[in-house]
Amino acid sequence: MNLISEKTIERLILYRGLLLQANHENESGIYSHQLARMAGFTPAQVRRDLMQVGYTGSPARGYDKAKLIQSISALVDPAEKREIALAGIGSIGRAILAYFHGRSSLLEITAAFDTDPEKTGRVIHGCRCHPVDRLADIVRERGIRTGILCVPAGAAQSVTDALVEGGIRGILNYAPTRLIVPPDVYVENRDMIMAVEKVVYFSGLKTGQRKENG
Amino acid sequence: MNLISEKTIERLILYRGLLLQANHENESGIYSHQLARMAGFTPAQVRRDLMQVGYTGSPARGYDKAKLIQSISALVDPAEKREIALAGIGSIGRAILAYFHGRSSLLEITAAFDTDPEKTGRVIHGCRCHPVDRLADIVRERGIRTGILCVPAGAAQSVTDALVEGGIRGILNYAPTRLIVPPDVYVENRDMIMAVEKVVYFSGLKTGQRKENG
DNA sequence: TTAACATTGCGAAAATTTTCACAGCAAATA
DNA sequence: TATTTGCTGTGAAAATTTTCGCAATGTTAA
Ligand SMILES: NC(=O)c1ccc[n+]([C@@H]2O[C@H](COP(=O)([O-])OP(=O)(O)OC[C@H]3O[C@@H](n4cnc5c(N)ncnc54)[C@H](O)[C@@H]3O)[C@@H](O)[C@H]2O)c1
Ligand SMILES: NC(=O)c1ccc[n+]([C@@H]2O[C@H](COP(=O)([O-])OP(=O)(O)OC[C@H]3O[C@@H](n4cnc5c(N)ncnc54)[C@H](O)[C@@H]3O)[C@@H](O)[C@H]2O)c1
Repeated sequence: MNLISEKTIERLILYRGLLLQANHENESGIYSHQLARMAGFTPAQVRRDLMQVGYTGSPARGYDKAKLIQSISALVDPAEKREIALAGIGSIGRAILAYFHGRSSLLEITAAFDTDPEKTGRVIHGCRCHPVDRLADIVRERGIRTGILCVPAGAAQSVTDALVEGGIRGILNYAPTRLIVPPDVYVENRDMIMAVEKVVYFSGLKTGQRKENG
Repeated sequence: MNLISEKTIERLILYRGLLLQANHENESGIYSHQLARMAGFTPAQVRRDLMQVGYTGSPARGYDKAKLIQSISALVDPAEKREIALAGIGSIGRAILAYFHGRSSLLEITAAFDTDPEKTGRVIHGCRCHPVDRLADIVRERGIRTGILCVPAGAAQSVTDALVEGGIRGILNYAPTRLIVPPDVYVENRDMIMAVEKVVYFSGLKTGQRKENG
């Protein structure tokens, strides 16, 4: 099996989300053109993406929603429960803890880190908070592979170094900083300012642009 | 001048951010390979992107940082100050208000909206809060073109309809919902769950993937 | 003055991503 | 039973994006 592109993975995750939302409808099957309309892509794009997951639909009934969800999950979900670490329990850090809490049984934020002694030693939205000096050790001990970074820009690189030291494999970065990591650590940047600037730019164009994922 | 692609705009905005951060260094010029290293792209990619902004560097001195920042800004920034509306003053809504407050003189969140009477009628992080029924009117009156959506999933479409009714041109959407909008309204989706799922997927691969923007 | 050098701008090639177009198929219909 | 219908899966074409390769160019050094 050759590698599936980042864009395809993004779209597959989106399809799964849409299917989960649409799962209450009475129909058990769904056609590529229906999924395409929901997602904002072309039917051909949807079929091409679904080829990659190996689940095959029927020309008569389309794709079975439940089975498709299952097939996408088999591809994108980890085999077992994954713990996630969060660094920086400030305003977004806390919002993310609140939002994530109890949402998924497969993915759970189980350790949060901060320098502020007001925050460490407590449990916030179900998540135990630790001083940041213990980050590398805790990440290593628990085999945590994924981190969410919500510290101020000035602390982003040093906290990243600690995450990497602990053996992290992927970071979702909300700080407006380009992190330096070894080539086998995956980083997804989510700078809000840049996102707003982009939307403002497209808000100013006369001709409408395509919508996109994220 | 033919249209600049979404990806190029994203990268240009990133370059500007990196240049602003690096502006304190003593050198006034910068080479494509330096910018490329900072951004995580190839030098050829950087030069190709910079072609689009029209500012031309010198083989000897590279690009003048200040002039490059200015050229990119001329392309991506609005001509005058832009007001931004924010809907949903919950945990992320508030975090965004706090984070944005006083950060930019060109872009400012000047109106926030919520259903909760506890929140409306107040000023939060410098931003006046209004009941959501007044959203369309206020957006129209003030000519607001850009909106940030932080309401619960169930309210996302109806609040979007109000934004569109008010004449919005672009939406930064934090709700896990695919919004239905007219084709000339730009939507950038920022679903956090999907982002985490993606990072978790890449955290599980043996072979490292490319880092990417956002 | 001249040669060596590192870089830009950009045409063209390469790689990747998306779309087209249609064979093949199961169900519905006549 | 034969025919029509509308879908999937996919090879191939088209479009888009990235990278390559190099002439042109200003700078430095001899
Ligand atoms: N608030 C937003 O909407 C928003 C959006 C996008 C990105 N961001 C970015 O996210 C980051 C945090 O933003 P915020 O608004 O939550 O800020 P904040 O000041 O509310 O929170 C930052 C937190 O990080 C902690 N911290 C500081 N240094 C640390 C370190 N070395 N190790 C661990 N923790 C440390 C602080 O104690 C604090 O709790 C910033 O980089 C910001 O640019 C914020
Ligand atoms: N918290 C996060 O980190 C996070 C991250 C990504 C996305 N989101 C999404 O952002 C949205 C908000 O998340 P949150 O954690 O801030 O939730 P929250 O419950 O803290 O805030 C939601 C706010 O929206 C208001 N609201 C409800 N209906 C409204 C309406 N019709 N018009 C205007 N305002 C209305 C509520 O009064 C509340 O103030 C959700 O869709 C969530 O999925 C949250």
